[in-house]
Parts: sequence; C-alpha cells; structure tokens
Amino acid sequence: MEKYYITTAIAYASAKPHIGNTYEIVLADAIARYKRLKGFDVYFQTGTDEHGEKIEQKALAAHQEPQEYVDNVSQEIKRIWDLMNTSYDKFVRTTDKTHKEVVGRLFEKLYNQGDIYLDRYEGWYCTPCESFWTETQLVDGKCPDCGREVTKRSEEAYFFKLSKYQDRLIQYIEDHPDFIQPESRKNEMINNFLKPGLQDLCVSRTTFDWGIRVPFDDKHIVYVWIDALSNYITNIGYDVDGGDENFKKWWPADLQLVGKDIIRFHTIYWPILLMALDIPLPKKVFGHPWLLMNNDKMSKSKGNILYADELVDLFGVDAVRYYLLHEIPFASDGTISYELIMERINSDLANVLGNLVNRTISMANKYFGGSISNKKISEEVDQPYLQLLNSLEERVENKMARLEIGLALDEIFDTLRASNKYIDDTMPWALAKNEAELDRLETVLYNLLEGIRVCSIFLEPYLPDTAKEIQRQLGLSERTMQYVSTNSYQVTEPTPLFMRIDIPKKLAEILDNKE
RNA sequence: CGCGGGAUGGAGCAGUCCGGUAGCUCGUUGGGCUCAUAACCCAAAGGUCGUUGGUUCAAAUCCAGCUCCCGCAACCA
Repeated sequence: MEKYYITTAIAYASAKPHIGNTYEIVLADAIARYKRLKGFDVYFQTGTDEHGEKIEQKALAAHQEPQEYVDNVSQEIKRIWDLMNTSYDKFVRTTDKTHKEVVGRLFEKLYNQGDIYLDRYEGWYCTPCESFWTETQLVDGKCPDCGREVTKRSEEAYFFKLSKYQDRLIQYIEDHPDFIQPESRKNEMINNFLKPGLQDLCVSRTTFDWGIRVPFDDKHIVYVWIDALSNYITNIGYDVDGGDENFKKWWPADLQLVGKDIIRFHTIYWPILLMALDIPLPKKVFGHPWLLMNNDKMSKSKGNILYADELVDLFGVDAVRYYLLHEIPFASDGTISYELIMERINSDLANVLGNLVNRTISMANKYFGGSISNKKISEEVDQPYLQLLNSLEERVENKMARLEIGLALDEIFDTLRASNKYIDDTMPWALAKNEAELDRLETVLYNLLEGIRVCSIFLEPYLPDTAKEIQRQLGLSERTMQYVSTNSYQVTEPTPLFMRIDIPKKLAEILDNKE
C-alpha cells in the first residue's frame, strides 16, 4: 500500500484559534480522508507549537506557569480540531519530552558539523516591550507595538548557515516545479529571498526562558525555527542517528499544508535544515490562502473574528466544513460571513443534496415499499446519466490531484444536480400511474439510488457525517465507487439532511445573541 | 522603474498557454411539474470581458502603454 504523510503547521498555542486558523486542519482532513478512500496508507499529523516569548508573556499575564498555560490552550485547540471531526492520526506538542530531546541533539549535531556558529545578533530593541525589531519592521523608526523609541542593541546568538545551502535549494526548487504550491509563492521565494542571497538565520535567544535549552550552552534557548519546524520529523521517529523504521517508512512528507504567511519558513528554512541533516525534502508544500471576514483580515482589534465552535453550534459541523472546503479558492483568499454560509447551506446542502435524497427515498417508499432492485428497463435518457456517475471518480481525482478541493466538490454537486434533472426527465410520478411502467419506474429509482450512493461515497472526505447518514438512509452495504447494476436497496424512512434556513430571521437571532 | 498575482453581467468564479458564436454557481423575473425540505426542472433579463493604442479577416484571448486592487520584500508562527 502506498503511504501518504500529510501535515498541517502546528498551531501556536498563544490563543484560541479562529475559523481562519481552523480552515487548515479541515483542508488537511479532507485530503487525508480522500487519500484513505483511494486506498493510501495515510499518516496525518497536526499539533501545537508551545514555546516562545509571546507565550511566556501571556502566561505571566494570566498568572499561570507557561506549562499550565499551554496545556490549556493546546487542549482547547485539540477540542476544536475534534469538533471539526478531523481525523488526524497524531496531535503533537513541542513540549513533549521526546521532541525536546531530539531538538537538543539535532541542534548540537548541526553545531558540531559547523552549520551553526556563535555570533552576535544586532537589531533595534524596544526596552519596555523587551522585543527586537528589524529595520523594516519599525514604524517611523519607532517600535511597531508601542510606538516608543528603540535603541540599537546586540546580543550573543547562534546562527544557522542558510547561505551555504542556498544554491542547492534553488536547484532543488527548479528541478521540482511542484515543490512549492501555488506557483506564485514559489516566485516570491525565489525572487525575494533566494536570488538576492540568504542571510544566516538566528536560531537561539537569550531574552526569554520558555523553550528548549541549547544542550551545550545554558544561556541559550533554541529559537522557534528549529524547535517548531522539526516537529514534522521528531514525532515520527527521527533522531540524529538517522531515525527508526517508522521514520524511514513515513518520511519524506507527501504534503505539508501551511498558511501563506509562513510559506517562507517552510520553503526556505525548513528545506535547508533538512539538507543540513542530510535527509530528503518534503514532496510538496502548499501555502493555502486565507479566509477573510467581509473582505477584511480577521483580527481581535477589528472585532471581526468568527470561531469554529460558534459556527458549528449555529449550522452544524458538515455545513461549516462544506463552506470552508467549497468557498476558498486554491490560490486566492476566500470570504466568510453568516449570510454567505447560510446561502450555501440553503442552495447546495438543503436544496440540491438534501432534497434529492429526500425525494428519491420518498418515492422508493411510496411506490415500492422501500425495496428497489434493478429491473433493467433502460431508455436513452439513462445513458448520459450513468456515464456521469462512472466518470465521477476520475473527475474528482483530477481536481484533488491539483489540490483544487472546491472544484472537486463541484464535480460531486454537478452530479447531484444532474440527478435532480434526471428525475424531471423521467417523471417517476407519471410512470407510477401506469401499471405497465412499474419496471421502468423501478429502474429509474434504482439508477437514482445508485447515483446518490456513488455521490455519498465521494462526499465522505468532505462531509463525513452526512455521507454516513445518506448511506444509512439508503440501507447501504455496497462500497464501490462506480455504478453497479446488481445492487438491491431496502431504504429507510427519509429524514431531512439539512433544513433550509430563513436567512433574515436567523441573522436577526444571531445579532440579538451577540448583544 | 524591487518581485509576483489579479481586474469578465448584482455576487463569486471559469475561459486567456493553442485567437473565431462569452460559460458555471448564486441572486432576480416568468413558466412547468407535484415525488420532495415553497424544494426540483425549463426559460428570460442582465456583461462595449479595467483603460488606451497596435497586430489580425477576426482579440476576453497576442503585443505595448496606463489606471486600480492584492500578496511578498527575512528573524513576525
């Protein structure tokens, strides 16, 4: 069985994730479930990044120990991942003992082989904020956080020799055109960073304590780059001796999903780190777009944050999953709002999908007591419909191979729409009035049940609960992805999958509850 | 002249590589049907394809200039 190792970036455990942060895990989950459906041996890893100065400060402000603080936040993040019904195989934490030990050894190895060296880090320092800033981060020469004066200051720090590997990385990226997706991100990385030449990366800090200590130099804490990025290998059995069987099985990752804001770390720092450790690079890194709230970036200060748990309360898990997976394009930012979610629920989930299942099962019950088999009384109108069903697997695969999740869903919904049209074309209620047409009627209903069955199987990665519920209502045991002419059905009573929402009314309720 | 992406009916997108009746989903309007969740099916209205100029028998599509929007521009997870 072919293996497939997929990762999300680990979430920074400083605060509760909003719906935009939640998008990544849902996207990864859909891909992981899809690969499992296609027969891959999938390993799906996510987790939390729990070290660093910001967390140390947040914990202090909350009058908690950092460990206590990240335990809570990490648990909250995991709760939301679970709420979204994501099927990760492992939830990693950078505070795990093994991870910390391997990071320490890894850092030491890089130091011993000369890829890490001690130097001084220079930058603009804001004393009240206790933060370093680069020249370009300053706003009018002042601290971007508090707007106060900054002073030039330097501190001792370890540096990682990025420059040593930059030519190799450029070569690798050129030889592997699919390595960085979407392509526009690749261009940004090459033009903005690689071509001008890389500066060595500062990989340790002495200004805070909450992190992994450099084993041979107590004053220093391993900075985020090496600590967080290495999670992808430390948690599957890597160690400086080359790693165990598990590591050899899963590495290199097949797909690493990251937000577009951290694509640089994953397509420059991370590959170079791997090169220095002499292990292969991941096959693909995808910098996914963001979710905008009414065309604006979500942020606390703007007060326009939506949270996954709130949305799930209002609309249900699969509706939220559907919205995220369908509405966010491959390469450009998507928009989210209550109205847009409800419009999708009504038109796609309730009308196209829910109503189709409902009307078909109702007819099967009404005309045949729920028991349907293929009477094979075919007419010309059947052929294009059955062909559509049999081409679904390939059509979905074509989109999924390019990570065009929304378009893959469109292929399924196009098939559902065609099913609704097939009903109107064949007019089962008219056939039912004529005793001589009963076998034809049963054939039509059979074809429809097959269509719904095939669609439900392809919906599994995106709407797992709904797919299961459809299959339950169909009384399904068959699991093939194609139309088969030999199944038989004993359907149950139909229950609506998604109720239509009265949008103005619901919107008013939501706003009332916010006040 | 920093690098890159984009501008297509009310909204969101496809089509641009390989020029030739501008397509899809939603929304609006009219009709049909009654199995179904006022759902479903059909039809219509609505676009000088950002702008100017060029190439061509013919340009959303190729070329050049311009305008506007967005991403990136390094120690920020």
